[in-house]
Amino acid sequence: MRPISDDMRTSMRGAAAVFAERGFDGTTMEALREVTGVPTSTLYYYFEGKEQVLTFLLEDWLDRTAAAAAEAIATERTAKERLGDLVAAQLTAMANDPATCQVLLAELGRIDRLPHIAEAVQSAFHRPVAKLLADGAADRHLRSVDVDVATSVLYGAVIISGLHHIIDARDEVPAFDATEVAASVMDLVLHGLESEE
Amino acid sequence: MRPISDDMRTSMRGAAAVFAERGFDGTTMEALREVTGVPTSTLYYYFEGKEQVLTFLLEDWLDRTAAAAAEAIATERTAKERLGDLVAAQLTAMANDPATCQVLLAELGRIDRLPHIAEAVQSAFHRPVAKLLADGAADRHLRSVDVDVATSVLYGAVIISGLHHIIDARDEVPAFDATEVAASVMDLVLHGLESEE
DNA sequence: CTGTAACTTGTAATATGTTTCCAATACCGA
DNA sequence: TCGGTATTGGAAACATATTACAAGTTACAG
Repeated sequence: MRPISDDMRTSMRGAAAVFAERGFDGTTMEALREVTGVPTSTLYYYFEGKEQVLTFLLEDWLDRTAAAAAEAIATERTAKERLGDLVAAQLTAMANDPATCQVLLAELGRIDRLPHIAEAVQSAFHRPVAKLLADGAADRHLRSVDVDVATSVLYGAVIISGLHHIIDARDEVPAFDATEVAASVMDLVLHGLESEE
Repeated sequence: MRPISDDMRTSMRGAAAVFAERGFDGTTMEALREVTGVPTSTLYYYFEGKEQVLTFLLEDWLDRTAAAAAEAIATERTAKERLGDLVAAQLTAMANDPATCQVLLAELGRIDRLPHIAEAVQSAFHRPVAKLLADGAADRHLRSVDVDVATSVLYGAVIISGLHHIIDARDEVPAFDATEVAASVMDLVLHGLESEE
C-alpha cells in the first residue's frame, strides 16, 4: 500500500458506508469508484486490492480511536473514573463513525488473519482497559479481577451496546448519545447485577 | 430454500469450518463441494446461493442454541442461578461449534439485513436473558436494571469472551471449558468491578 | 526551463467464481 | 410399471476482481 495523502484519505471517507451497507463481497470496486470519485485504476495504484481498502479504513479509525482512548485515560482522576471516561471515548468514536464500526464488527470473526487490525484493536480497547484495571486494583477503587476475563467482558459490553444503538439509528450521525450509553454500561459493569440486599 | 433432509443437514456440517477459515468471499462453491461431498448442482438445487448456505448454517446452530437456552432456564432455581445456567449453556453451544460461532460474529455487522438471523439471535440470547432479569427483579435476587442495556452488555460479554477463547484454541473442539468461562463471566457480571470497601 | 520520476486515469484483456440451464440418471410411492 | 421428484454432470452465461499498459498530468530538482 502506497502512502495515502490527506486528500485521498478524505476521498475514502464514504467507502466505509458502502462496505457497511452491502458487506465486503457485495461491495464492487465500481461502487467504491462511484462513492469516492476515485477511478478504479487509481484505487489499484494505492491499494493492493479491495481487502486492503477495507483494512485501511479500519486501521485509520482504530488509530484515531486509540489516540482518543489514550487521551481519555491520561488524567489525574481515579482509575474508576477514568474507566468511565475511556468507555465514553470509545463509544463516542463509535457513534461518530457508525459505518466503520459496523464493518469492524463484520471482520471480528476473521481478525486472527488480520494481524494489523488485531493489534490496533488491542491498542484502542484492550490495553487501556487492562491498564486501568491494574491502576484500580492499586488505588483500591476497583476490585482485583482476572484481567483477561474483565477486558473481554468490557470490550464485548461496549462494542455490542454500541452496535445495538448503531443499528437502531440507521444512518444518523452521531448514531447515539455516547455519554448516556456509557453511563448505563458503567453502572452495570461497576455495580453488577446482584441485588445488594 | 427447499426443505433440508437430515442427511443433507449432516453433510453440511463441515461447511461452517470453511466459512470460518476463509471468510465468506474467500469460500468458493468448489470448496463447499469438496468439504461436504455435495455436488455444486445439488447445492444450488437446495439453496438459492452461497449466502443462503451460510444463513442455513447459522439458523441451524442458533435454533439448537435457543433450545438449549430454553431448557437451561426452565428449572426451579432462582433467577440468579438460572442466569448462570443460561450463560453456561450459551458458552457450551459456542465451545462445541466454534466455527459456526465465529461465522455468526462475522455476520453481526450486517445482521439488520438478515431478519431471520436477527430473530434467532433474539431467541437464543436476548429474550431468555430479559426474562431472567425480570424474574430476578421479582424474586429480589437481582437488581432492577434497564433491561435493554443489561441484555446488550451480557450478550456482548458472553459472545466476545467465547470468541476470544475460540480464537486462542485454534481448531480444538470443544474450544474451551464453558463452565469455567461462565463462572468467571458471571462473577464479574453479578458483582461488578467496583471495590466493596 | 527542462527533464525525470511519480502520479493519475482510461481501456482492454485475463482470471476466477457464481449462477443458470438442461439433459441424463436414480429413486420412490401408487 | 408409471410418473414424478431428487440428484448430478457438464456447459455456458455472466459478473467482477485484478492486471497490463499506454498516455496524460503534476511536482520538482537541477
